[in-house]
Amino acid sequence: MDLHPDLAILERTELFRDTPAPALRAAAGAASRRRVAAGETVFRQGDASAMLYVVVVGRLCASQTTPDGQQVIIRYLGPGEVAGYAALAGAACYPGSVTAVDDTHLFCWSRVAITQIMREHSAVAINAVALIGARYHELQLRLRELATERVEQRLAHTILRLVAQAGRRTANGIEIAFPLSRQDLSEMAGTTLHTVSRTLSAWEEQGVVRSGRRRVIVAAPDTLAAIAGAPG
Amino acid sequence: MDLHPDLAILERTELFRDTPAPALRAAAGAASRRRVAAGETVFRQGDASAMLYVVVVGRLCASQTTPDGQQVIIRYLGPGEVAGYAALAGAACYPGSVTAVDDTHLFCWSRVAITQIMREHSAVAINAVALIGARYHELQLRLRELATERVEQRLAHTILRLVAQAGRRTANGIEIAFPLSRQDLSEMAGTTLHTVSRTLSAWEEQGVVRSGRRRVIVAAPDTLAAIAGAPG
DNA sequence: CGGACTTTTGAAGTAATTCAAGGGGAGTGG
DNA sequence: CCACTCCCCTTGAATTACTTCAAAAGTCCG
Repeated sequence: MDLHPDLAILERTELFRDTPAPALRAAAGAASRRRVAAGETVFRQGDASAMLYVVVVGRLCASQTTPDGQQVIIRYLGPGEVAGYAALAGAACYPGSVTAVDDTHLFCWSRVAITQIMREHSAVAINAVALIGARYHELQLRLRELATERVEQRLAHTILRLVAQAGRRTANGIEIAFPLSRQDLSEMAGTTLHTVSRTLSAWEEQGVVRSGRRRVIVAAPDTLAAIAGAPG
Repeated sequence: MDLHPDLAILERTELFRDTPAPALRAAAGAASRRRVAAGETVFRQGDASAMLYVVVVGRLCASQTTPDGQQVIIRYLGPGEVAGYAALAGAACYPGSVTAVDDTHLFCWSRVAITQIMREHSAVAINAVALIGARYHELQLRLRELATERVEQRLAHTILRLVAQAGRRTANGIEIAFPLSRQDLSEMAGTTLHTVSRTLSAWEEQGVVRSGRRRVIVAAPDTLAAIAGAPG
């Protein structure tokens, strides 16, 4: 049906889905491409927010660094998701850094181009509202978890979210489909790598998870959900 | 200049500022009004997100409640700010509750009406993106604080934010211009009212703040900023 | 097989919560 | 106007969940 394969990709992204054909064509026409190898940086916290990115294949990690060098992982981004929303929202600088955790293929637009597309195609702007709204909601949830829950519960929630987002069925359970260290988990759950290691060890003993060097496999998602839900 | 006083109000709100006249007129035409007395609820967590609100005068508090009844305060909302962004973003239910902390006067639109306005006036949709983007950024910052800082620093940051948002100059310093209990502060900073009370007592001794029953006055904003910034 | 990175685990330390009790202000009703 | 009541705030003491410090053991890669 589609003459241009880019259109088929775009219409599956969170920013351009259910958008009329002219909007898709405008987006495809203005898009550039970029490849980023695993470990490389897409942009850095504080850089001028010149570009908006959409993941085509691969996976990115959005993080924030404190003045004294501590990191917090905001989110992982998979295919179809937007990175650099600051360029959408009109912020001057990126509030965090984005790096690739796998080799990644991106579409990108200049801030001017994407603003123009939103102005001319309100469906895209409305998708942008929905998308940032969903992220906002997610962050509210995490804020609540961080403010009210114990480390074990937070870690369970964190892993369950990763499973929902990037889980892959295997013989032993559901594997999180990208490399993920104890340190990474601690930076998502707001704790230390030591506590994560201890907790995973305990869970491993109970048969809830299997894990190794930068790998996590959830053997019993229900038990994990129970841990996440229970006050104790 | 303006024949209709509503237009003058709308063009100062974060959602409609810098928007062309037809968009303002459409918004004014579709708006309803609502008054809420201090302590009353605008909407509840889980309600269908039928309406979008903009504060005209007064102040609201957006909070979230955990299944076991603990509350977290997400944000206070002053004149010009939007409540119920779920209706903008297309979420089915409100993710949190909103109540009035002062007698408050609101404009409101049905979800259908505001969606229609965004569709026909992309400037409004673009403002919505900017507005939710700014909130998202703010939440990222709080997440980072909660994950990396000590209670005293978090509380200092919390109070400084409130001062920036609703500070009123007085003889003794800058007063937060709405009733704010220790419990409220604890629900914002992710701690207990006991710890907040102890911390404020200590600060009072150092002359950094003056405080009383649901009142907080910051006498030395610079010292507070130093506490917020310093690791110790 | 060397070397860097990741993970594990023990022990000590501590920030903050929880438990507990009392005090004070503001508003209300007699 | 005074007393009663309801909140809200304060402060001590005990407890604990988690961090910090420290060292060692795996694991992957060239």
